[in-house]
Amino acid sequence: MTLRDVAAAAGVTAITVSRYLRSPGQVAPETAATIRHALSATGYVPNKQAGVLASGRGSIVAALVPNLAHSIFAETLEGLSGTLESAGLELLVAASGYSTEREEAQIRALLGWAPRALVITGRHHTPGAIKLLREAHAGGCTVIEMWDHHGRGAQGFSQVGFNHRDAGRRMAEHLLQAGHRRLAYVDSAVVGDYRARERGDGFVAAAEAAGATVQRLAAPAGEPISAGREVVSQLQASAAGFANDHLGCGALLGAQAAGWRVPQDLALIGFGDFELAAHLAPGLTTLAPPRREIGAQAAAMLLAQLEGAAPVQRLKLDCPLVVRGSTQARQSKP
Amino acid sequence: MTLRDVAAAAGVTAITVSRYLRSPGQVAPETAATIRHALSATGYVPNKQAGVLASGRGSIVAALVPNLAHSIFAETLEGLSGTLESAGLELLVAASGYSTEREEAQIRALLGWAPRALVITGRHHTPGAIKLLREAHAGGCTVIEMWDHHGRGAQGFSQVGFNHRDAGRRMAEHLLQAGHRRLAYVDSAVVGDYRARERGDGFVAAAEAAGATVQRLAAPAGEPISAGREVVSQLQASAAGFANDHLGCGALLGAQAAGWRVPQDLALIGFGDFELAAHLAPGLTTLAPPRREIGAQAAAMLLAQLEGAAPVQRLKLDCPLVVRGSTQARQSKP
DNA sequence: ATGAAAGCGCTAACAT
DNA sequence: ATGTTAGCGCTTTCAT
Repeated sequence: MTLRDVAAAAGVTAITVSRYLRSPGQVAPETAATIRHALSATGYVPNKQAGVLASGRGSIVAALVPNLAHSIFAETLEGLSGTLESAGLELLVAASGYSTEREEAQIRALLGWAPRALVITGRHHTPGAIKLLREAHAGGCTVIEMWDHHGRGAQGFSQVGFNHRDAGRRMAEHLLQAGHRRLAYVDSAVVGDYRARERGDGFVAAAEAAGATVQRLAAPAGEPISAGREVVSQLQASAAGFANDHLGCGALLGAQAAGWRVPQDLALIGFGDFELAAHLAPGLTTLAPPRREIGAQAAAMLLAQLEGAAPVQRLKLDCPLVVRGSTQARQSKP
Repeated sequence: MTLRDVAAAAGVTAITVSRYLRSPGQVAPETAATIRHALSATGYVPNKQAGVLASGRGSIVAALVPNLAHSIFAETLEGLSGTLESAGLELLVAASGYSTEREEAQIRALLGWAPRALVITGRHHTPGAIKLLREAHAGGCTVIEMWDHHGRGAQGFSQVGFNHRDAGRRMAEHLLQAGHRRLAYVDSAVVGDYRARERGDGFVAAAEAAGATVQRLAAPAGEPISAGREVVSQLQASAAGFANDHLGCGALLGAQAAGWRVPQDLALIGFGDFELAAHLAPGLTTLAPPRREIGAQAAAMLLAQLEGAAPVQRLKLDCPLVVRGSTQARQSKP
């Protein structure tokens, strides 16, 4: 079924149907009615490849995240998707698995669809990827880095996110303010999660600046909640920060299983505000990144840029601290 | 940057470069080398719209899920994505929000990209959507319904999933086997989640068949864990099944807050095997749908059909029962 | 082993 | 208000 088939059925030529489809007001009311009939009679579905090729204007937005399954990025995608759909844009996705090499290959593949915008996670990419992104951007494709916000090291692309070093620093400061002097930070076992590493750097820097001791150690590989359980035995600190809430929750459960009181014997702070964190007893104190908002704001920025706004913008979002029982003993039982 | 630019740089014509790209063996080794240079010098990115239009063979697979954020569908997408990527296919996604009307509009939009396959959630669609799916299928687009498996009511499309009525029945039977005679089922507040409703039907039917009483009630609207907490007060049963684990976990917490012993005063069984369910104390007994496997198997089926396998296949997957403390008192503390 | 011609389905720019 | 012509960037024949 092509435009010409519909046109033939309506007794007009293809261009008239094409016009009707894009701006119905431009065809005579009578013709429009005939076309409407022909349209539904044939069950015509416009071929978008042809449309894009002819017009040069596509409707695809490509999004590249480390993974799809995790709520952190899934909610970001949902934020993106919701805003994009109302603007008639469509979402092509790929998951890099935290590998910048795969990311480069995927950028190349996605760019082949001539997307209106490319939304990518983080600011660290291979040189090849950066070259591709630059060329795409120069060619009019909006490029947005999300989940990060960083002056130095940015490649001149738009950003929507927050600073992870700051976030780590705030994790440590929360523990320091509670009087802890012996801290620990447990890194993610995920290779390539540089944002978790930056939070660790911030955490350690803040602890050292305050004259506290800091033990930094890597989580065992494997399922992160179990990893958190296991890592507890290595902790030589009165308070610990974790690369993410799964590790933190695991550690909380592990500490309790070992008979420690939380937060008296060990205070814990995670990152991510995962669902589990709120429902343990005590709850896990954490930083709550604006997962959905990152996606929604990236979409909003992208739409603004498509309408002519400045092609490079940087939006810093809040990543609020959520205090729960794992760091505050006085939080009484409800 | 087009093929002709690359060709010009290499001193050949476009078609030679095109051939090199698709089957490097068909061009002379010397020419190939020149082309390779030209390729990297120009940073050429092939335009896929043009390729698809000319060849009639695309590489897009479209996936339609109720939502992206929930782990249930996010993991399914990840299963799809992983298998597709290794076959060079790309994933276009849309979220219907459990609305079959939106679904129809999205099917229409997705079909415009002439996808190789359309993977859709569930077997209930609007008449218009079914017409579109039929036509697409007739036109060579693989259509797979996932997350469901049902002889009657199926529209002749491939399926990868399990039967939700059966699942509900097994939830009730687990409670019945523990000796409960007064059961309850709490429905999802999500309008359009017919699978949850079918599980409820199966649950109620099994309970009645066994001569037990069944109270069926709807969860309050709003955030599902809170809804589960609230619904506890309305329960007049010794054991309850829930449309999903969020409701079940909420109810477990609500029951404990009200001073009830679980499972002695109230036994609970959920559905979904959400992360939270395993980490409450006691854990929530639940049915564990093969979330990732549904995606992976849908992708495998799809690839097989693209290679000539039968165009309609139905694959029934297991949805195992995971027994935890919310239905079994004897489960001792580790 | 390489090239020339034609066309995929649509839309821009000009007619009329 | 509608039609004509040309061409988007690539791949398919069919030559050479």
